[in-house]
Amino acid sequence: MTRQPLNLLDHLHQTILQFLNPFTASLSQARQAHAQILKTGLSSDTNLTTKLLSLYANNLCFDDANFVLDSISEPNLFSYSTLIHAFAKLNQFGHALALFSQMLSRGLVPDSFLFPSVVKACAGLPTSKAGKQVHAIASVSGLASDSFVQSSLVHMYIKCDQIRDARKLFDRVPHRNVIICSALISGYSRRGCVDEAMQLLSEMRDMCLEPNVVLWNGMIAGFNQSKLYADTVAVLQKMHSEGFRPDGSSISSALPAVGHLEDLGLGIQIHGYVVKQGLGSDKCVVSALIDMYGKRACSFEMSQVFHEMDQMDVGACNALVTGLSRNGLVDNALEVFRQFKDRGMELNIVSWTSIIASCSQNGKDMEALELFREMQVEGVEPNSVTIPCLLPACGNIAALMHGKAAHCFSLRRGISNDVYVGSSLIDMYAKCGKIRLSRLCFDEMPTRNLVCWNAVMAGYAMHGKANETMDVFRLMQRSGQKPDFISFTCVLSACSQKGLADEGWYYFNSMSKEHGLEARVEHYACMVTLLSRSGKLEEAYSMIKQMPFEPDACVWGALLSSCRVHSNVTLGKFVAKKLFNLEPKNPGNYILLSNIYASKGMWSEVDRVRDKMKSLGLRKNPGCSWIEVKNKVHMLLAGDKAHPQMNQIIEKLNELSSEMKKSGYFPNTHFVLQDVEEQDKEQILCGHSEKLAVVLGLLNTPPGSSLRVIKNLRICGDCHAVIKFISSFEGREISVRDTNLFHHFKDGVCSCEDYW
DNA sequence: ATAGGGTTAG
Repeated sequence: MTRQPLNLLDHLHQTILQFLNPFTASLSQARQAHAQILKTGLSSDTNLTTKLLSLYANNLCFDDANFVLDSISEPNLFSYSTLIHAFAKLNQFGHALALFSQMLSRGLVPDSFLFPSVVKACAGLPTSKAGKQVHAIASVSGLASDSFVQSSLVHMYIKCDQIRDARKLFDRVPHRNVIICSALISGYSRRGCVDEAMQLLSEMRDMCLEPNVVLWNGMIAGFNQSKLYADTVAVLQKMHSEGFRPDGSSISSALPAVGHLEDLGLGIQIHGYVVKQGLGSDKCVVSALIDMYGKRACSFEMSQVFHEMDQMDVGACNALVTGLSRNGLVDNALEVFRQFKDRGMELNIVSWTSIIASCSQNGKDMEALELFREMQVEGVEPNSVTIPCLLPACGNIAALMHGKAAHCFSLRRGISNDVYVGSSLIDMYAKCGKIRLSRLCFDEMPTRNLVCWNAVMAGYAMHGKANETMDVFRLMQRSGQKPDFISFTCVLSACSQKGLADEGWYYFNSMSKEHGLEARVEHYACMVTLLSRSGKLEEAYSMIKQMPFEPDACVWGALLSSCRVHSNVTLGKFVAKKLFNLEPKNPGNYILLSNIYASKGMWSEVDRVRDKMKSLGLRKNPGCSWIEVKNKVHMLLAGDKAHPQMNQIIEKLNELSSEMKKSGYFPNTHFVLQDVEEQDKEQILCGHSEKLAVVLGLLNTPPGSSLRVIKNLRICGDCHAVIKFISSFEGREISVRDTNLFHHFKDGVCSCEDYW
């Protein structure tokens, strides 16, 4: 390389320095400067190379940074520190730690300034393993007594869920300052340890340490995160009463809690404070206000805050979408989402996840799947929140392929161990009829919480697998996980489906005796089902009379269903009357009653019920089934004429029905409401959506492959018989999920053993 | 050059 004349080199040096100004330099300028440095042989100028390193690091150009580092003949502590500080600040923990270990292997000794950044990188990892090692290195270097190092270590232990290690370290620190106390208090708050947090706060007084705003805010945010809403608000008020002025941070972490409490007055008061303190231009505060009003069902105030914003903000838009959806206005949520998108607003992962959640929570499952696709087309990557928002939509309409795709995505992205992702996978597979895959997901989870246990039990219950449900229940207890009222709902409903009266009573009684849980209305509903299904209608009724609270529609509904199964007109009439009072607008109850009459041939009573429905403006909810064929979900309505393959379906159905008649089957026309000619009744039965869906599946899948159908109402007895026949005649495994149970048909037999 | 805090999605 030729040496340049000195004056020119000086000039170049100046130019390069300008290019490397950390405040103004762009990435392309950094690259130009890098090229110049290489050309002019200035690589040994540590001033230049360090600036270059820092620029590359701040632009997340790891390869370039490493290249520069390698080109330095003898990188020193300063070169490494520059990079490690930058990466730690930008949450690039892996890179920061890789550089740290490289640095150590070169024999360089870290100083007390470097440790906090390294520890911060360790805090971003899921376990404290690396953090403990760094702690040990700091100790042997004699730097563990530095207050910066200590507080970063406390923070690391807390982030890695090792609060006892954090406390152990804290107790050994002789001179505590506000920062280290604040780190520990925030840790306690985040874990819901209210007493410990409060205790430490008062101990600070003894140490003559005054809490500051950051400390208060850490507590507020922590309690809010622990869902201790009352405590969250209490801290905000305590802070205020002790003369500290809550800032935007305090307000935005307290408002979510205010929304959860039923104290709209406090919310309005805080809104007033925001206006008075001029916090109204703080984006987080505005989003939090919208969220609070949304949670408290104040659609008007919510929109008002939104429209009074002086600058558009994605966070506020997202809060508005969720707020609308919370108040039953999904269509409006979809509309505003579209508007934001069309106006070129930069939608983020929260925006997409919010709208997907709105859809899957409000019966717009197909829309949720479509939005998930659209989101990926737009280049937005799903995360560990998006997946649990999407999966219920897959489960609702048994879109197994979509669910599996989401599962694969989770495995690839390493988020499948997340308890939310895991429990939503368990639920999705169960609802798609894949109970073994559901169990597999459960078995493979490294950590489980109550929701996971409940999800797998609910799955087994839904599949009528009472023994498995009880097995898991026992396993849960042995693992030390305490059951909650949902766990008992799962076990009891499993027992009720199989008519296991002894087991049902055992679990029902053990709730209060052994677990200190009072039976809720849903547990009584399970017991009513259990008793009444097996024909003990009177016993079920007396159970209702003995309930310690007013029976609700679920309880009476359970009894009415059994009256239908056992064709009990007298009790059915009585129960239906109760239900008409409790939920006058639910057509299902009228249908059940008229079915009871119809099963006894009491056609004039059937007409009376139907006339009453008509006069109330009620219509039978249309039967609707879903089936996934070749990755596409088809929706079929009862008597559907719109489906393009309908002629083929009818043809196939007729073919099947003549085959059935040959083998001695007669359509069970009791399941038809109307008093019509037998011939017509048969036609009406033919139109039931579950049959249409099964036949659509037969026509479009290879022989022998299995079919999965989801129905929005209970499966009718005739369809049950027909699908049993189809399963053996066509040699298919068919599963049909109705509102409360899975029916697995195989070789002419159903898993429910005709008890449902 | 180094340490503690915020909104909107489950």
